[in-house]
Amino acid sequence: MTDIIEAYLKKVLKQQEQVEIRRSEIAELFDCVPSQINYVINTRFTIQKGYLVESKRGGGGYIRIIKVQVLDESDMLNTMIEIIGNNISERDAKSVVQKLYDDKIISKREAKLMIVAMDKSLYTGDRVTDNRVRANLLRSMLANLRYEEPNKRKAD
Amino acid sequence: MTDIIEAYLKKVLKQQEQVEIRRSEIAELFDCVPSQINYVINTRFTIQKGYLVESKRGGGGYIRIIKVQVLDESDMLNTMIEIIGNNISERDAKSVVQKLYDDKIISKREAKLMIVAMDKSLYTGDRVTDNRVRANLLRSMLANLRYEEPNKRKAD
DNA sequence: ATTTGTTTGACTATTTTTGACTAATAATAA
DNA sequence: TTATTATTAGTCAAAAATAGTCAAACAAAT
Repeated sequence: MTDIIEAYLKKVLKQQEQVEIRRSEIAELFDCVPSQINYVINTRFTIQKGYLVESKRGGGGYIRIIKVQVLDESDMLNTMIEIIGNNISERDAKSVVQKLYDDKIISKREAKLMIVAMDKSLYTGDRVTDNRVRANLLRSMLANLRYEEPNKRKAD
Repeated sequence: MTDIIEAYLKKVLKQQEQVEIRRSEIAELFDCVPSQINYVINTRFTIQKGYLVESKRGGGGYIRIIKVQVLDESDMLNTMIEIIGNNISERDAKSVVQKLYDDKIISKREAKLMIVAMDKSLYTGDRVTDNRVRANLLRSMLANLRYEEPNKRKAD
């Protein structure tokens, strides 16, 4: 169900840079409880994946999903480094890497290298420590890409 | 039983490069316990045999088996993985990466990514822990370079 | 007899679904 | 204007729906 709603919203977002919905309407359309929509948004339209969400309650309320657009590569990397901050979960970290790949800032091989390095099983086992170390690693890797000479190996 | 399930999955994989199953369904189909499926996968669809396995739990969960191509440099990478073992210093780790670059197994960008990830300053500060985590990271990254996924068409 | 491989099931981990309760805003009444 | 009510959306935790782990029991091979 989550996947279906996600696909529906992404399809709309392919043609428009933002989409505005009424939560109860979408819930009715897909025959699910309204809070399911929140779940979809919280797990699939995060800032790490490149989306911003605004909403308003009360009469005429809405939920608006906006595709964030960044100007260039260096801008994108800086933005991502900020988003990462001092801690990041495995899931969010993988979303960040996936986003960089989708936007052709890194190659598939680079993406895979980075994604395996985000895996929880490699760290200490203490969640707080791990999230901090993971953020350190990811920020360093992204910062490194920023100062790189023009990409010779074309992103596939 | 293991052989039968293995044969079934391999037959499907002969026609498709990947197969996605629901664990409980396959268990029911062959009238065995669900964890039998894990046994089959763990013993017959390992990365050494050229298979990659992904899965998701929860509603709409699945197990996906993907046939991958093992690359020529696989043997060398395996040797290096063994040498790394459970602990490695920053200096030795960087030498390993440098060797991969010299041998043209990784690109310059990949090398730089990996080298920054080996840096002591990113870890916990406890030398023993750090050497272990670093070894985990490096081994995982090398393991990932051993194979290549087939090009899969993206459904839109 | 010993070792190696397989089957089973209890327990754990993860992700999604659901619904009761809460919060915010708009519309309306006083 | 202010208070009240209606109309949204948000939060959170429990329940449900998956898959994973591990070790004991069992079977097969040496």
